[in-house]
Amino acid sequence: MGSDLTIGKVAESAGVNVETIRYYQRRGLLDEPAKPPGGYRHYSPDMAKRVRFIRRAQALGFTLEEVSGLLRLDAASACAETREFATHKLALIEEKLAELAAMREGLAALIAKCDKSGTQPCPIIQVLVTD
Amino acid sequence: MGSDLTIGKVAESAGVNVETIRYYQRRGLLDEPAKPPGGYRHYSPDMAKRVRFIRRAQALGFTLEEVSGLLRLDAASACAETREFATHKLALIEEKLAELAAMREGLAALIAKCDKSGTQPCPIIQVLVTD
DNA sequence: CTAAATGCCGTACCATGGTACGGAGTCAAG
DNA sequence: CTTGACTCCGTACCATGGTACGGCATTTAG
Repeated sequence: MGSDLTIGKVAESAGVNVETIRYYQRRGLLDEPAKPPGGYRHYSPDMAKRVRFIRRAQALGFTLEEVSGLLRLDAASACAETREFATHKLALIEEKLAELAAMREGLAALIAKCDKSGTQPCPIIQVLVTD
Repeated sequence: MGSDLTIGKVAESAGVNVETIRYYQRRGLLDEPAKPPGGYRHYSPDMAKRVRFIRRAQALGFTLEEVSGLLRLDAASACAETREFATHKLALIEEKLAELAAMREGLAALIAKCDKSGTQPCPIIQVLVTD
């Protein structure tokens, strides 16, 4: 098998920086293969897969801390817990979504007001300044 | 007028930590009143107002860096520029909103799959693991 | 008048998610 | 067999938005 990668190959194949791999190792998200006496460490393609796992989980809104959790659940084949975790995370995302939507409404309203006003004084600044 | 506050009063009235006020001063978002020789600095209620301005702007999704920009525009009474700035920021917020919504859909779909599956193997982990 | 509460100031530290650097050592192509 | 690219490792640094600490000065309430 051509299944022996260097850290650089792993990084490339996962689309991340080599330093990021090292960082994940330091964080305990990836383990570091044993170092052959005086040589380069050998990585299996699974390592790259795991890095992609991490990136996908991040894209779903999980922090690295939470990804650690997911990886532990994975190792434990704990589906029910994983589902619970995901559900909880979903709730958090809904919250953030609501907050962001509120921001959008607030800003959009200000801009609309700005469009209508005779321009002075600036309604955006006015609202921010007003208690 | 009862309009002479200490930094602590400003902080309290704006609902922030005293250290936060100092931090804003260091960032140049607030200026530091002159120090009366060997005494406490005097703050006007406008200072508290300005802090609230900052917090409101943050709540609308502006970073402190951007708030600096807003404050400069305010000082310059530059309504058109402010509006442009806000419009730009709105676009960024829409982007984030779309990303978050995508996360939500992704997660929700996984959880739904999880609900239906016979539970093994965990579909959430499966999707994350799969390339 | 005195003691507790604040203010002042500089500096250090926190979390989060990395990136950068420097001096070795090692590997692979020409 | 040399040279350039890559790895290893520790450590330092980046942005962002603050929080905490310690020692001293000042203010204010009792």
